[in-house]
Amino acid sequence: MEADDVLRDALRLATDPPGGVSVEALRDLARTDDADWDIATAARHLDVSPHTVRYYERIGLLDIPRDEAGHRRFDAATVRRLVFLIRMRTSGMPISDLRQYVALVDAGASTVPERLDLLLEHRDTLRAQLAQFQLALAATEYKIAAYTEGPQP
Amino acid sequence: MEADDVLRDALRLATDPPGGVSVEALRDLARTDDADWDIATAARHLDVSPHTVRYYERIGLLDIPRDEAGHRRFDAATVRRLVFLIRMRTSGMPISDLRQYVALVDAGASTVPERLDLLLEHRDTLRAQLAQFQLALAATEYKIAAYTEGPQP
DNA sequence: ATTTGCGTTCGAGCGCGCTCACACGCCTAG
DNA sequence: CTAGGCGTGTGAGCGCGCTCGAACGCAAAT
Repeated sequence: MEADDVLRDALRLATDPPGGVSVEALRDLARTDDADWDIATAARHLDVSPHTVRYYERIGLLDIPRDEAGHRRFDAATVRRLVFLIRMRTSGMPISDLRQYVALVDAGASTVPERLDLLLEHRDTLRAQLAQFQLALAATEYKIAAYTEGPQP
Repeated sequence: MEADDVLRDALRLATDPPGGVSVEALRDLARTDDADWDIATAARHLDVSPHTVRYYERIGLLDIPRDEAGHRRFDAATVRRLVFLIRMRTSGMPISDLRQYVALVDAGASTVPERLDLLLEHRDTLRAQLAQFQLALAATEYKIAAYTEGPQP
């Protein structure tokens, strides 16, 4: 196998995601599942700990409705907001930025331009990071290929 | 614009990286630039702080050759190893894993299978994270589109 | 009636990955 | 000769993002 082929191969593997991002998954962001979950269920579905959810509420990232007993209930809107927050966190947005964004949302419609700025900036960050990850994946694939194909150069 | 179109658009934008990962960039991993840098130069080129470089050496991630004065000199091989380390770190591999990998390398050729395992595992992690990032980017693009296109639904 | 289990708040603790401060050494320019 | 600038090692400090512990409340099951 030629060195160039190995490189191109690694690159291809790096660029094509294996699972693939489906439009369905995207639509999950827009669609409202009707949910009415307790914190354990919500946390399980969103793959975080209940601790984390409470923490997010504590630091003001979202308000979560309560039942008569004072227990948190997760309706569709709350779940959507939480998904957004977790997705942003997972993709490396610092909590300080999230607080800022949330504050803008709370401040009303007049802050839309500022929110847009934040989102555009984050988009650029994400793109850059995505490129970094693709490089890292390519490098990993390359090393794997080197280990499997030709132990001796 | 139809909602589906917005979704597909966001998805496309999310999946196509803007900068693009070039084969050239990849080749940087394989090619040996002949370098003989001091720590400041190396750190500048690799976009980390000298502190970080010293820290990586301190915790045993790599050995860096010294000149007569005891100052670190960064030759091509050292730079390549450092690039690898930084790339792995940037892509979220914990330092503990890097230490493990490095230990295996130091332990000689017999550890190749174990290294391969580590790499394969990291590849899977990277792919999963890549998918997460693409979702996050798609979500961000979607919100941006929502803010720019139709302020009122 | 009490145990089990899940929920609550609040403050404190922790692990990671740097990042810095300090005291010192070597080389070069003025 | 001395001052500036860059290097060195080492221990301590820090910011982030959880994560945990303790003390407590409520409700269903035994």
